[in-house]
Amino acid sequence: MIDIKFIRENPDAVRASQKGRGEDTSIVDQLLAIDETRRTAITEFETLRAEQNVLSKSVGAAKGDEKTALLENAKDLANKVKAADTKRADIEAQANAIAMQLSNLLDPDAPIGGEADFVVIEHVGTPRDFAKDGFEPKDHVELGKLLGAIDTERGAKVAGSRSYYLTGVGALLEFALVNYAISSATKAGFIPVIPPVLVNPAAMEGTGFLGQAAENVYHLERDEVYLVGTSEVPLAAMHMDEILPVEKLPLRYAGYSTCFRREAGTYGKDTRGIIRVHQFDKVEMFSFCKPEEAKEEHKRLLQWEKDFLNAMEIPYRVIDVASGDLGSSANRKFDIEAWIPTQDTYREVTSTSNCTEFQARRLNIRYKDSDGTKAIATLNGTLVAIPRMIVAILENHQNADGSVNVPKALQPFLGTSRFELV
RNA sequence: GGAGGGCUCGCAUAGCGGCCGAGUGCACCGGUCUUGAAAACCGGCAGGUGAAAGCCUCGUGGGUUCAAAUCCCACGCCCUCCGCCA
Repeated sequence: MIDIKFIRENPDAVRASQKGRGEDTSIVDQLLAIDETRRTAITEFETLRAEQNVLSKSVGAAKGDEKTALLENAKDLANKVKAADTKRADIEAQANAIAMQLSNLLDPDAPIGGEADFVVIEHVGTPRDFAKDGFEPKDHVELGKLLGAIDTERGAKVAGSRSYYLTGVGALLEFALVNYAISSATKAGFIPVIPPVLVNPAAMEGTGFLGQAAENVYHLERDEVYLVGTSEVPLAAMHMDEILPVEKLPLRYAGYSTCFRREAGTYGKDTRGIIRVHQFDKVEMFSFCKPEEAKEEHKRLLQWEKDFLNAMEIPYRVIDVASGDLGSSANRKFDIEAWIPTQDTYREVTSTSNCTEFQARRLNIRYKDSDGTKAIATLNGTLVAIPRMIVAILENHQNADGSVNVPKALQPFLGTSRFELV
């Protein structure tokens, strides 16, 4: 949610932001219009209520005929108050519904455009030359089979398309990745968290996942809960309706959880392998900080993501995601794309978003310092999303026979330097 | 799933339908005193909105009433007991 005062004072900036995202700019005008009526309705109600409060007190003090007369008036006034209150509540609900439709303001530095209009910030590492190594790289599905690490066929049999089993070294690799991620995050000062993955509507709505993103969310209607697509949701909502003391900031959590995604509207996209699946595990960084420090914090999150990729010895590039491809909560987003040899391209493996005060306003999370209580900023970033990292590791570190070299950083967690064929 | 009990300002509690947005204790912050500290004493101490007056918030939502923290209903959450269970 954007500060309504800011919208009143800078409607053009908000319109421009909506336009940059390819979203409806008329919401801004609807909101401004209803904000007027909202404030009028509040004033009307409050005036009547103040009158009623005064009158009520005098009723209590009065006796006899005088009281009867006052009661007459009071009754009438009570009806008016009730009517004014109903009207106010209606309008406020409408205004709120409209305000919730607005996406976050874009960072002026974010590139404008659609999915394809990202800007490449840097390349790190060099894609391996398999021709020079004298063999054709196998894709992760084939490698996964040879190593006994990934079983997509049985996954499909048991759970449908986009499902899989991690077995043997595949399962061990997940544990190693998670352990490495959590231990490095803990060293960096993150508090490790295992959050709930089943959350209520307030948490989902507050983090901004019930808007355009709703179709990708599993909803358990019978119990009115949602399966989260990322631990960003429970981590952000963890401090819902709280006021954090400024000394605790930046407050950083590393959440490990399973993530569930319906992947609606992705028919035919990445159908092979485990690039795009309904369920996967992920270690997510989440940070609460002062708004004026959010940009810096965003860079730090990106750096931690790069550190992880570097440790995995995988070539990658960093992109500045274009406005039209940002989530509704993000004002800027950097993705890291790892080189996937068999696709001859870079594919997203991690992503970090600066949500400024947008989520915090929806979730009612603030911080308090010596001059008062203010909205806080929230940021999130992937440390490691397991399946895509497994894809990157297997494909980039494969040998001619299908065995795979284990990155040094993971060797202590796996007790081996090489995955052999089964 | 069944039976009870409870949800008030960080914590613990008080609260008669009007004098309660709300008392007390602890914690916390500032001050006096002290070489320093403790104790004692004095003051402050929920949030939102508003320029202010005011208005709103005693789990949430409804209802009764001129007036609700206080009465009624529904829901949520917590606790205890029973059943079931990883």
